Amino acid sequence: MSRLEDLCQQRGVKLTRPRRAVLQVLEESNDHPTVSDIHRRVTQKHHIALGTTYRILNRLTAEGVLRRCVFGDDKARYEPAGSPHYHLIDHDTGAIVEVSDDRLTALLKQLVRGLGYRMIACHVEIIGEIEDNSVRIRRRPRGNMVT
Amino acid sequence: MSRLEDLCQQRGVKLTRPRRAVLQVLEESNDHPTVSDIHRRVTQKHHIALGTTYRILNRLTAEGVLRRCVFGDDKARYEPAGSPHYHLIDHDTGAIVEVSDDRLTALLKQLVRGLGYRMIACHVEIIGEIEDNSVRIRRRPRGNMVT
DNA sequence: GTATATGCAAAAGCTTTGCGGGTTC
DNA sequence: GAACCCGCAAAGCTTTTGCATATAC
Repeated sequence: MSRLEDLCQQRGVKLTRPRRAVLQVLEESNDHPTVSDIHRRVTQKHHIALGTTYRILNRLTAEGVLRRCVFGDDKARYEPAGSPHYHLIDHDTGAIVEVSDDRLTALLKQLVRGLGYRMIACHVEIIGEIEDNSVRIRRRPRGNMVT
Repeated sequence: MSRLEDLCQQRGVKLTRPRRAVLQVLEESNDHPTVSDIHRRVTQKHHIALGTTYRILNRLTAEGVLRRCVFGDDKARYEPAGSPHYHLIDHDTGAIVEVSDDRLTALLKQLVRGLGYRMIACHVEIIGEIEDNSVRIRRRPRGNMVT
């Protein structure tokens, strides 16, 4: 039983075949797949309706098993829920680098506490380009970019 | 001539009537209106097609005159571009608090530099709830919430 | 056995786009 | 005057939903 399946059981989420399949895809993915990415990947081995995929992702996000993120292209993307981490997006390639930093987490918490709030969750998305003194090559046309 | 109109001229963006109207609405708004909010507000004084509103917002965002942000309800929202600042979202009311903090900005820059990148832009969205030892009252049903 | 999830297909947003006519600089 | 922008309406996507059937526990 995988970590995410475990989490589901703890939350009282029934483990059905389509749910297991979605979870497996997300556990095997290192990128941040969109709904149709996930649906496409699941469909390679199992049959699953697109609508069901949406319902599963919504449910599992609500239960805290998954995390939804939206980058510059406005499509929902998913990843397994876990410790706080942040996304650095390469402006030229669209690559997503995951960043963990305790100082940042601490600073964010301190900041909102100063405003009288307690932090429940946060999303940090940094758009950057490679710092390079030599000639810079554009690796991908601007249109497809995740900004 | 307003600040944003100035910016447009600098970028070579023609100042038409619909564009001026959209800019004025955004200059007068303290919240983060969605496209249809903006369209509705503009329409109170001028006629403007919804499609045109989308085109204008896309263009002005691409030119760096406006900034697009997407919160938990997955609708595009807009604000005038300006110095880096962050959004604290009240989990219970959906209220959006703007936060500016130089330490946070500095830390983010330092972080990405450590990874070999230069920061171009960033979006920070913190979801929080009021830190309150007395009984907490839920001020808004969960469904409409901006998370 | 019961509550809950799925499949299917339709519908409901939100956003983009093609085209002819109008406007800005 | 040339380039660019707008209104309109249609089309494209993504996401949600109703209903009958199937499944997990």
